Amino acid sequence: MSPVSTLIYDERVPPASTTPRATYHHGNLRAALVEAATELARASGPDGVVLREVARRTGVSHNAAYRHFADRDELLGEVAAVGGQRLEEAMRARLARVRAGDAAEAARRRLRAVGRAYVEFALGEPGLFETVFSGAPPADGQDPYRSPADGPYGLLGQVLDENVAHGNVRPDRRPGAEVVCWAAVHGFAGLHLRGPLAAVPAKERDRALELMLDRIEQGLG
Amino acid sequence: MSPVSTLIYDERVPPASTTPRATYHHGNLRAALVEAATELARASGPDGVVLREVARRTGVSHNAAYRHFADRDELLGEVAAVGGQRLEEAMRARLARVRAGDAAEAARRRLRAVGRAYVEFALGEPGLFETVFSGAPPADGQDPYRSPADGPYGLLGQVLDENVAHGNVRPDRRPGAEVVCWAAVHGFAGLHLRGPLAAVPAKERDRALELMLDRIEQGLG
DNA sequence: TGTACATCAGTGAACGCGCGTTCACTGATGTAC
DNA sequence: TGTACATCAGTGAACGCGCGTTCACTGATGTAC
Repeated sequence: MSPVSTLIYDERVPPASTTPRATYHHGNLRAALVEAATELARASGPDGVVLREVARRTGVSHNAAYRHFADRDELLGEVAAVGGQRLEEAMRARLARVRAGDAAEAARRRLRAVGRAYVEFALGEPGLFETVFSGAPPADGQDPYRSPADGPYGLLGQVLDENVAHGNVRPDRRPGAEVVCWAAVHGFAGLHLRGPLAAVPAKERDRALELMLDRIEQGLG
Repeated sequence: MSPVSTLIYDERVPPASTTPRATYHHGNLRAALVEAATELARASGPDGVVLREVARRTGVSHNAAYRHFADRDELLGEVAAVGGQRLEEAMRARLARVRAGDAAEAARRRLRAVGRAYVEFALGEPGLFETVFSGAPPADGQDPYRSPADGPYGLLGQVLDENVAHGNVRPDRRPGAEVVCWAAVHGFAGLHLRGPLAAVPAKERDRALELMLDRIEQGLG
């Protein structure tokens, strides 16, 4: 899996807005716009992705974007796709850190790692996380529900399968298990992000997460 | 528990915007504004609560609202409070429909009823549901996390306690159980409301919900 | 009982804001002959 | 190798929009004397 940065930080893109472009043509405006928009989303969520500001930061007139995107929604969809990729990377990164060893135990830990990564990403990148789920239709088949093989959803499914294989998840409880896990971490993140649990101290929140992961394990096993 | 309608549809409030007010003074403008704002939230979510539109619908000049609310946020907070009340009502209504009988079985059913009511409310009143969780600070101690005795959160806690008492929930799994249940239904709702599972057919969605409630029960018991 | 007056609840005009999108344009690029 | 020309990628000005909020005001109400 190539890191998003390969896509975004294209070498043809000058260090946006620091120096004016030398040439009339930008070189890779589309990618530069998506990058600027992503930064805005990180800072202020989907509503922060303002076309004119994106153009300003990219050092380009405010309607140049219309050469590359039909409208603001299409750009936002692109940002959502980037967000989804980063979420997946975060999950894979955490998975990679799970020590091997007893296979069943490792599978168990991997399921927890996926859940923690999800919550961690949501709390660490709230703007991007919100943008991913802001209802903008996915730009290019990035719909996690429709891409079973990879993407966050597919990754979760794989880890669940592992856990069935190693006896951690009962086969009869496997159907629908994605939704169970996903809903739990998604709701946990939402409640602590903007919801009524936003004021809960981090330590207490982390403890609550571990308890929740315990219950999920027990509910599936 | 008095229904919200008592608060909102005050008899002193004329049938807003159909006929012009007879008197210069409105009579109960505050309540009328909250009502109009609630309708806008129902229709279009928190962003739909536009001060000038609220005033228009109430048949009053667009800045009359400033006699009753410091700013738009305060009005929005009021709407969120109404939403929280309606959510609680929805839960209580579903609880009331659970047949008595075997006490342990009834408690089990009551826990499921609470969860179903939550999801049902979220999917049935998406705009209001979103407004409740839109991050506007609760208007008057309506913060569900801070009101353990009643409110949706308190209600859930009571039902969980019942289930401990009847042996459906293991006492050592009681701590943090509110968050587990809440996160699950909250996330389930979010994923199916605006999230990537929005396109899932209702029938399949309902089946997934039942499966999730099964897993929660098994995780706690 | 009447009246002056403070207080409250509305009004109407205006300010300043920044947005998304469209239009007719111009500069740069690459390619066919 | 040079040149005409189509095509593409940007520009700058303008449109239309509606918002939240503030200002100085006026009409209505209730109360003290």
